[in-house]
Amino acid sequence: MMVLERKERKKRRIPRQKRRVQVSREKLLQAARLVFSEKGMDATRIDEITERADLGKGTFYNHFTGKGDLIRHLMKDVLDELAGDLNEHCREQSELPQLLDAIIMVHINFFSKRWEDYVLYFQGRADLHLTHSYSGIDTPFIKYLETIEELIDSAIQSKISKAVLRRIACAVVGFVSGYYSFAIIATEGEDVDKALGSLRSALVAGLVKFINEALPRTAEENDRVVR
Amino acid sequence: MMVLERKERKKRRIPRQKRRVQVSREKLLQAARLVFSEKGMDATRIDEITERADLGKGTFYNHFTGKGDLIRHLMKDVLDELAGDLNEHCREQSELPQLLDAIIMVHINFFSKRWEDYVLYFQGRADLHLTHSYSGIDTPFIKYLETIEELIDSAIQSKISKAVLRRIACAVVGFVSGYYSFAIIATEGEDVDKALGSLRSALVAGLVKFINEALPRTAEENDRVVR
DNA sequence: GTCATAAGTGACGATATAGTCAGAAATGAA
DNA sequence: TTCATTTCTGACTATATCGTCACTTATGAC
Repeated sequence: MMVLERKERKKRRIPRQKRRVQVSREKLLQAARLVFSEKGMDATRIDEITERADLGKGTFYNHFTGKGDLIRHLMKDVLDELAGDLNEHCREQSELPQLLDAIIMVHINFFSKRWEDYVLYFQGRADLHLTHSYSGIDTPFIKYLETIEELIDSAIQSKISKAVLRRIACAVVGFVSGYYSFAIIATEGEDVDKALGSLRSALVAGLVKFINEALPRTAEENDRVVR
Repeated sequence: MMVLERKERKKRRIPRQKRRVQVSREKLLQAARLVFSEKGMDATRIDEITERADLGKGTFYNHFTGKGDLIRHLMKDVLDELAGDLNEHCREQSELPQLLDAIIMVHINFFSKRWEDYVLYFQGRADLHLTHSYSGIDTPFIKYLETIEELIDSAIQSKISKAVLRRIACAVVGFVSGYYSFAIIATEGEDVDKALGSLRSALVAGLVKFINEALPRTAEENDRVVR
């Protein structure tokens, strides 16, 4: 009896109703992504999102408490997924230059087919500068930064302070996003990889140089810190 | 008589009325700068600007046709002044590394005491990614880019295509703004210059490497392109 | 001082957007 | 099928913001 009931539950683990809710939610998030990338988060109105999602306005409030709530979820989703990709593809790189190159490549691959998410990411970064912004945006950004910090920390042998590590991670992120935003503007439709090959290696070289100089170390440690 | 009249005009070249208009206009622009840096351009309402400027709402429309108009003027002012600083302080640098370092320093010096303008600049860059943004924002950005292009063009001896030059300028701007945004986030109140010394040189090194590789040149030209 | 002109003002009507809620539609259990 | 429960809906109200305009104030010519 008990076993039978469990089997029943497993058979159709996700009932239609639950699925419907999920579908609506996804529609809303996806629609918001699109509209945000066209008009910006602030200028977007709720109606535009629900209309694009082909749902009634009330549905929006069934899923989110307001625009800020949706933005928080969206930002968290994007940054968590990006952090996931970073963990997946960069863990194996123990050499700093290769690691940095891998980090850059993950960003490029992640955003190259997801323009909306890139715009969201960039706008989120811009909003971090404001004193009155959407609350809660910073949390997923910090988590994302910490992911990069962990990767870099494990690639360098020397013990390093939290503050310096944060500084390095910010440099990486700042450069990568600046670099990527350039790539977007400069190369319209052309093959991004080719145009950016030398820039990527230049970026890695600059970052390695920076990290080496940022590391607190004595003379005799110099040769075993970074290759 | 004619001479006298001219003298009269010169004596009080700017009549009080004109000055009053200028003062109001400046008040509005300054207030907008402040509010924009707190809430972002989109989220800011006209009343907030006029209230901050301590002026009536109608005055705003005496000076600007709407928020977009004001934003255009603001963006143009900031970028023109930045371009002016670039021209003033970087003209004499004929060596590429020194030139790039000078360009970076101009940005740092320009923004370090003008937080509002930095936020504006960053938001403007973010808005360039949107399909429906404030119209006319791109023009001053292009002019600013062209200023950097001219500087770099005169520092490298080889003839270079407009497209490659634009790409290089975008790289410089992207890196510098990414770099600066990192600096802002990472160093709170600390002396920015010290913390960023090595990063600056790393950035210059990376950019020089990138530019060298981006230059179309034959083997025999290699040694006279960039020192 | 007087007056014509320019600039500033803020209450007001028009418009737009947010958030709600009573009813419609879908779902799933019996 | 029936019906209780969940989700969706979009018309509606309340609120917020815009842009205007009749009026006030400041300016400068005479």
